Amino acid sequence: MKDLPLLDCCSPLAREPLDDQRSAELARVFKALGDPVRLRILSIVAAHENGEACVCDLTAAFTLSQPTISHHLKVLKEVGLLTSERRASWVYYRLVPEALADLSALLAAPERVAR
Amino acid sequence: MKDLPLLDCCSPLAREPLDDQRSAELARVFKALGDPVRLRILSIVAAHENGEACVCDLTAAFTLSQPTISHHLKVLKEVGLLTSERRASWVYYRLVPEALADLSALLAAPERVAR
DNA sequence: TGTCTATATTGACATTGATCGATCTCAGTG
DNA sequence: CACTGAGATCGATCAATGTCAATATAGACA
Repeated sequence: MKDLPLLDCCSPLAREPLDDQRSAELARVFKALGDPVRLRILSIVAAHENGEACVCDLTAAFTLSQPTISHHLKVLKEVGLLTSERRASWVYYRLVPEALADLSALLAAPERVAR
Repeated sequence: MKDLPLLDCCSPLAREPLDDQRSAELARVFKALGDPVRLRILSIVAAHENGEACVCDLTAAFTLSQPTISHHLKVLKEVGLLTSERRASWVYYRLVPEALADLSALLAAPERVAR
């Protein structure tokens, strides 16, 4: 076993001082998550058969215009939360599990042992 | 032939369809996280001694004005990521671990078993 | 080639949001 | 009481963002 540094138990948020550059990168991703339509898009893609959904599936799930959905998909793709692949006439989107896992780990276990 | 609950293994994002109301609530929190200054504030609070920091600690860590820091703290508090307590002349902020844990769980384990 | 369908891009508009200086409130101290 | 310092609120400004209609692009098919 190791020498058990007490602070290493804590949230990554507490461990990494979050310098300017890293906080800017992370903020871009969280900002992409900070829209109800985009959250629902992620949810629909995640829940969809084979883990992927085409744009037509998504436009059908909202009352928003097709360009608006396309815009949101672009935002999610630009920050690395979604990937897309064109097959014939349709473009299929799917989650990037590592991206979500990274965010999850960052926010995980913020309870501290040393009081 | 639809007996095996393959989808139950997957991300909460995929399990819950994320209705309008829930996605709006979550979006508010993620939007609060979607700013580099606020992320650094959370990080500083988390890493600070006793898990709390006063506003003076935070203003000292940025080149931003005191009203701006106060504004960001208000945003983080309104979405439930921070709590505050006044002691004498100073106001101390600390994380709300459950709030972060909830978000972490939502984003966790999006890898699916069935391919 | 031309047409149809699916998706992306553009441009405009209204709204939101980050920031600051000025001001206000609150707590402690003469 | 007045004075001081910590922090919150207000009002204004400017940039960023969500949305749509119009248009462009790309593939399928006749």
